[in-house]
Amino acid sequence: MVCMSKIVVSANGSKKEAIIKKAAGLFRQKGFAGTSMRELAESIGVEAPSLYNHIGSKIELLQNICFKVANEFMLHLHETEQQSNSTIGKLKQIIQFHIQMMVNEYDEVFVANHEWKQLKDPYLTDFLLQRKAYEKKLIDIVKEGIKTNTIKNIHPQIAVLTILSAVRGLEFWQGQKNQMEVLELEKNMIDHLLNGLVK
Amino acid sequence: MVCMSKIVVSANGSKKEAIIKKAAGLFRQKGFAGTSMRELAESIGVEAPSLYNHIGSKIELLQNICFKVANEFMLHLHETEQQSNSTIGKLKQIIQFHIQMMVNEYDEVFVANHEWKQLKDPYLTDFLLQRKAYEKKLIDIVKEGIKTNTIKNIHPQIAVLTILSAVRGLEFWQGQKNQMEVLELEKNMIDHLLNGLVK
DNA sequence: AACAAAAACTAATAAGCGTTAGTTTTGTGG
DNA sequence: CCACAAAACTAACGCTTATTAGTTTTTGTT
Repeated sequence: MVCMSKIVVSANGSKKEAIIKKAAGLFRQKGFAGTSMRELAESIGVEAPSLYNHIGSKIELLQNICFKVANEFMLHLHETEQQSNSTIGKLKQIIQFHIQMMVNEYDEVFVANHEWKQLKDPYLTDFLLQRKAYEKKLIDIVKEGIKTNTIKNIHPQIAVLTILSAVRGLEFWQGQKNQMEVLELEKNMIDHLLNGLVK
Repeated sequence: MVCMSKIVVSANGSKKEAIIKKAAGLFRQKGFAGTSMRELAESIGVEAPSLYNHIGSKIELLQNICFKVANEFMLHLHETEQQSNSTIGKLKQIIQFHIQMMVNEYDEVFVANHEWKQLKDPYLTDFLLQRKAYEKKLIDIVKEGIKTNTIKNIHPQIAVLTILSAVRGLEFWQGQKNQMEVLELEKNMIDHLLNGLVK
C-alpha cells in the first residue's frame, strides 16, 4: 500500500518540531496519559510507528514541551531583572509576558502547567527546581518593592502565588484571541492585580 | 486464598463513598487516565474486581467527584446571593469559601478542576453548563457592585476570571494546612484581590 | 446452627497501549 | 538512471487496561 501522506513541516522547522506541536495540542485537549501515539499519528496523517523515525519516545515529547516553556519564562525573567526598571514596572512587564505567552503558545504553556507531573526523574526534579527558582526570583522582586515602599506590606509568597495563579487562569479565555481583546485583558488584569477591585 | 482485607468505611459513610474518597486522592496525584483500577484497589487493600460490588465503573467515580464539588459551590453561592450583604461582603464570603473548600476538600476540588475534561457526555455538557452558570452569577455580583459604585469600572468577566484563577492557585499551597496559615492566607489573598498590591 | 445476602476472591476476556523489527516506498545527488 | 538514505509502511510483541463471570469466603439474622 502507498504512504498515507508525509509529515507536513512548516518553514524552517524540523519534522520533530511539527510532531511536538501537534502533540502539544492533543496533550492539552486530552491530557498526556489520555493521548495515544496512534491518535497523535492519525492527527498528523501517518501511522504510529512512523513517528519513531523522528522522535525517541512519547515521554520525550512531553519533556520537550515542558522545558521549552520553562526556558522561555526563565529567559524573559533574567532580561527583566537586568533592566533598571521600577519594581512595579518589572511586575507589569512580567504579567504582560505571561499573558502574551498564554495567547501565543497556549497549548505548550497549558501542557507545561498541567502535565509536568507525568515527567519521570531526573526531568521531574529538574522541572520542579526550575519552577521553584522562578518563583523565588518573583518573590524577591516583590520583597524589593516592599523594602522600597512601593508595595504594601503583604506576604510576598502569597502575592506571587496570586499573580501566577491569576495569569494561569487565562487558560479559560481560550476562545477569542484578537489583539483588541488581548490588550483589554492585559490592562484589566494588571490593574486588578496591582490596584485591586475596590474603588 | 483468604481475603486480603475488607474495605474500611469511616463512620456513617458507605463503602462506595470510601472508594470515591480514595479515588479522589489518586486522581489528583496521577490524573484520571493515569490511575488504574488495580492501583485504586491496592490502595484500599482489595483486588480490583471487588470494587465492582460497590461501584458501576471507573468513569462513575469521576462523575461523583466532579458533581459533588460543583453542587457544593453552587449551593453556597445561592445562600450568599440571598443574604442582604454588601457586594464587597459577598465577594469576601465567596473567596473565603473557595479557600476553605481548597483546604478541606483538596483532592476533590483539584480533581473537579483538572479532570472534568475526561467526563463523557451528557455529563461533560452538564458540568460545563453548571460552571458557566456559576461564573455568570459571580459576574452579576461584580456588575451590581459597579452599578452601586462600590467597585471600579473594571471588565466584570476579567475580574471574575482573575478571582477564580487566583483561588484555584491554592492547589500549590499543598503542604501546610494548619489553621494559622490558612487564616493568614485568606486575609492576604482577599486583600490583594480587593485592594491590590500598590501602596 | 443454618441459611441468605454481601463482598471478597481467581481466572479470563477483549481491547488498547507504547514500541520494535523488518520491509517497501519515496526523495535526492552523482 | 542508479544508488543510497530518509521515511513511510505492515505485522507483531509483550504488557496493561477496565470489566465480566463464576466461585468462595465472610457477615448478619433468624
